[in-house]
Amino acid sequence: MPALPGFRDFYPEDCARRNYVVKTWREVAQTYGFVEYDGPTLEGGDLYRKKNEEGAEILEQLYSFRDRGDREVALRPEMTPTLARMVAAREKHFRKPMKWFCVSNFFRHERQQKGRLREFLQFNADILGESSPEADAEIVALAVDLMRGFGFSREHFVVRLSDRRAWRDFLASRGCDPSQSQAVLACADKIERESPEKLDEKLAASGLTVVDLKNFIAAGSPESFAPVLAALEARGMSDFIEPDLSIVRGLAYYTGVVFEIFDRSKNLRALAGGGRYDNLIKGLSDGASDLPAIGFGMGDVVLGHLIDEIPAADGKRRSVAIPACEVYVVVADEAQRPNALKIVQQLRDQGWKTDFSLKPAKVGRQFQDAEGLSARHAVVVGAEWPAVKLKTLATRQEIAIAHPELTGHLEKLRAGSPG
RNA sequence: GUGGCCGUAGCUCAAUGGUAGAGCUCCAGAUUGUGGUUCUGGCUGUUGCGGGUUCGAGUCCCGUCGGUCACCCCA
Repeated sequence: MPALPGFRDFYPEDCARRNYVVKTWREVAQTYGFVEYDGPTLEGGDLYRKKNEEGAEILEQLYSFRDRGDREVALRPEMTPTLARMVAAREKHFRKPMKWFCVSNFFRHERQQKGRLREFLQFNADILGESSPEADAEIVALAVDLMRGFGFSREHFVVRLSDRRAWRDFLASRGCDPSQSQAVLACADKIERESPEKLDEKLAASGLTVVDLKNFIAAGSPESFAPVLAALEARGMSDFIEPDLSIVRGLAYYTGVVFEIFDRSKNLRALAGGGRYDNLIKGLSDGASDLPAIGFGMGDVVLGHLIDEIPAADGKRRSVAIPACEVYVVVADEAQRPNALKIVQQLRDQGWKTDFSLKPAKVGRQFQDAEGLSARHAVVVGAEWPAVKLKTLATRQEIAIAHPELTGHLEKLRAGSPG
């Protein structure tokens, strides 16, 4: 009986991978001064209805049901509504700008495919209460440094940076009705994938053509996000950034800078995406709170695929793997098992990852177990008690010492060995 | 919701229409205190399920379920 479609079992190896990703997200976000928050997995269904009444798609992909109190509830498909709710409730308690991040699981009921599951982990970071380009740059820089934190470099990924204001100004200059702007942006988003004829059809009401859009994208029109680029350049991140107006993102609520991160080989879908949404908090909180905001999300699924693909990233993940066992205590003489247990407990008290055989076993077998656990050291407790043997498995070097000296010797070995 | 591909042991996969196999993993051993190698033995199957064709179906046909990839969509 397998897990439900789009849901994952996390065997120890999978858990280790997940923990590595989460740990990296946290550590990098904290170097930027972001603080962690979280909300409930289950929310009231109206929280998501409020935001996107016309878009029926989100409601179809919502895991929603009635709970035992006949309350309409839903598993969170994203973090922003929860964030808006939390911020609106206590906005006055926090000094601005607020730099918040979270690592949470999300649920979307859709057909699974590569890089898309029904439950996934996502890192979200937002800066609230600051509308300057510096804030935009800070968010983009965090995204870049997250990727670098996983061992990716400029040949592996690129941040494609755009700005909704550039589009808004362009549309206004062409006398395009604001009601058409969403449709035009949707076409811009599809400009690589759909036929020009079809796109021209969709663009008819706006008075624009595919050629118009392509010319605008080609021109670049970087004025509106030039300050962001300057701030990123000052951080030495220019190599990671590619201005690209064809990035518009599907969401209607973005108001300024928008960006997505792609792998250079373009084998995968976007690794991260986000943008500025200065009106959303106000809308979601019914006016209770009005804060400019910019944020982005990075999911664990596509990221995991890219780590698998890129040796530098995969190697980094391996290099920080946490061993399951550092010291394996061999019970060479069952009569000494109580003393062996004493040693085991002593080692554990001092923080050594320590394991041993739970049942009588031949010494050879116990060493095999130690190998299987990738233990660094073995301690042989046998007839020579109160002396024990300390063996370093990789070098096969073994010394006999009195057991009270054991932990001291181990500390010396730990200090002397890398990693 | 639409379409392509794939369903055989725990995993990766074989098997001209003719007795369902291999490798890996796992478990247990190889003259009583030292290793991931080696050797020996062992476990696991309604070949996704249901029909049909045939003397005979893992194999061919139909249906169905599941998986996967892509489209749609992407909060």
